[in-house]
Amino acid sequence: MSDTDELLSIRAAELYYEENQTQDEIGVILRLTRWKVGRLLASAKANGFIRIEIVHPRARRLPIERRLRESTGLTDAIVVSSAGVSSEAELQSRTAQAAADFLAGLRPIPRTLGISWGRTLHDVSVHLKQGWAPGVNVVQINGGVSLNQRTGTAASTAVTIAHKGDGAATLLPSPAIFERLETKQAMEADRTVAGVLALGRNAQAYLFSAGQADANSALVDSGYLTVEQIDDLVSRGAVGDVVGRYIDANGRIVDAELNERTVGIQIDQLRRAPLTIAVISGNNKHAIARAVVRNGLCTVLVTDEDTANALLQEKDTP
Amino acid sequence: MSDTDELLSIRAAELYYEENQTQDEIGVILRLTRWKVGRLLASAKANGFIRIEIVHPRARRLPIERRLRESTGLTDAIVVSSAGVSSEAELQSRTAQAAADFLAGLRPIPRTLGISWGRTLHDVSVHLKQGWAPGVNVVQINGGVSLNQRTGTAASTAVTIAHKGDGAATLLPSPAIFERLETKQAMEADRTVAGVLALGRNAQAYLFSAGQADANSALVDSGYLTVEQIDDLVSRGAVGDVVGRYIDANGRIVDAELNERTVGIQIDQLRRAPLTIAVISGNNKHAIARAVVRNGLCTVLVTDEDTANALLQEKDTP
DNA sequence: GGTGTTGTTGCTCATCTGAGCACAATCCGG
DNA sequence: CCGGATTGTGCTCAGATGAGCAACAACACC
Repeated sequence: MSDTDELLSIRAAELYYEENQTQDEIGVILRLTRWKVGRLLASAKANGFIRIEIVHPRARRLPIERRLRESTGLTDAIVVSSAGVSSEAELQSRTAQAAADFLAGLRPIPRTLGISWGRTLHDVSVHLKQGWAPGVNVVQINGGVSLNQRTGTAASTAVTIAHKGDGAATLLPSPAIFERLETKQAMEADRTVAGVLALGRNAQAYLFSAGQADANSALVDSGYLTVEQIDDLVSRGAVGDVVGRYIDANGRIVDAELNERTVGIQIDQLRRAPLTIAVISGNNKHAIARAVVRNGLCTVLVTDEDTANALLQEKDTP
Repeated sequence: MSDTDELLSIRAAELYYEENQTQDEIGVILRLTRWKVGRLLASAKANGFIRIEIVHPRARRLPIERRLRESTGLTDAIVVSSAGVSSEAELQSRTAQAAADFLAGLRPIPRTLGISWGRTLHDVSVHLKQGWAPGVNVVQINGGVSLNQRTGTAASTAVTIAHKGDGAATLLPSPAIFERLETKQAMEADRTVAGVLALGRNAQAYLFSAGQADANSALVDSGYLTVEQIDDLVSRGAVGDVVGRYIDANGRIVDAELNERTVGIQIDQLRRAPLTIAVISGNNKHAIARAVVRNGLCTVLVTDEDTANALLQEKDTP
């Protein structure tokens, strides 16, 4: 397109989008036919000079969702817009809200929902609306936080999600990671615990988040791992954890021994499930999101625009 | 509007603006009539959820221009968009370009154009296109910079503007400010100088910029004033200078004695002229822009979006 | 319960707009 | 200089959209 046409297209766009003139009126002003004006406007759009943004906490980015679905094997992707967000916390809240919306819109309503725990899932539970899934059974799929001050967070997440669905929560009364393998095996042998684990393995849907492998991990906060252990895992390729288990970029368990001492559903069981919803948001979670999506650990991803774009970008550069 | 309608309007907007669906199709998806969808989209716009931006160096903000014209006595206002600018320099370049465009579009073409000098006007001269005003006479209206390294800038601005209009430049061969009043008066008595000044007083149009009163002023750079003198002027209410003369927020000369020693057109003559174009852009020039506009020192203002908004804001809060 | 008021809904109709097409202008190799 | 290819232009026509209106529901007030 010629240089003067480009300028004209900008003038036309100003009149069209900012002054709400019709293409006819613009034609009179710029001494063009209305068809020419239409073409100029189309070219302004095509050249990316017109940027349309939906600024709202509940706004999603459908084109990005579609591209994500197409370029990965995801059956569904929910991408919240980051337009107008001022803090990371706000973005995570938006993502949690979107996850809650998605859950509430699930048809058929899952009878049994397996969930992990963490700040993200707690947020989701808060944003869920009352009566979202009549009679749902919520079951914890990995060992809970209970060593120090955050006692009860994991339980409260499960209970809240269940209550808001007028259903029941089944808690997994176990630490996340045992120090000794024998203790863990003894625990798993317990009838009650075994029952909960079996229930978790047979859930119809799973909802979980993931953590980046760094010193701020919830597993460190809760005292199950030390910062040094995390550093060691990172040096061996770990990018983050899913249901308490650390994986590398290829979705493989980083430390088999540690994995053995971890209570809860196995990564492979997650991989085989027909409906697994991952909620991962935040600028520091791009790597773990990538590992989860690339390796089929979830069938549905709920995330933010920036994380989604990061996922798409690396797809484009093989 | 109800809460659920707000959410629906966002869903509709996503489908309409991001997925290019028709209102009809959206109606099918959201189980609404197409009229309802139209109304939802209208309400999304009305609520400001839809933000349309024209991202282009030459983009202007017509609604802001209109509001400026209405709320001030300006006959015209040119406001360049700051969408997508990364640096102050880029914004000033855009503004200069817009000023050049405005000049080139002036009808009737002014026979005599009085101009001041400075970085801004130099930029304007660079952006002007060849042959913008066949036969224009450009005349300097205030004393030029010539004390140190920047020698020639003022002259080159005038000459460039004249040459690109296939016309002639008349330079004012005088310092901006004299140390002694007597010297200035002697200079003005000179036939040549008096002729140039008279030509300047009778120009059909004026083009000038303005400087904020601070240590970076071009008058300090050029050695006419010291930082201490500026500080003194500021303490007496000066907000900036126009054609070398310092004015306060009410458009009044701050230092009558200094003003007497300044060579060039008087503020009042500018005020009385039928066409005076001020080019003022930059975050630090809001105060001087306000003084110029509020006190009728220009009939046309070329500025950037942020400055324009600053002007409008204070109008709203009486 | 009657009734005026306010806000919503579905609709008609006029207008606006984009796709597709025929024709004109321009470019380019012979 | 000419014929063909390519690009740009104006138009028809059908589909998309917004303004305005009548019907209707919701609600407060008498």
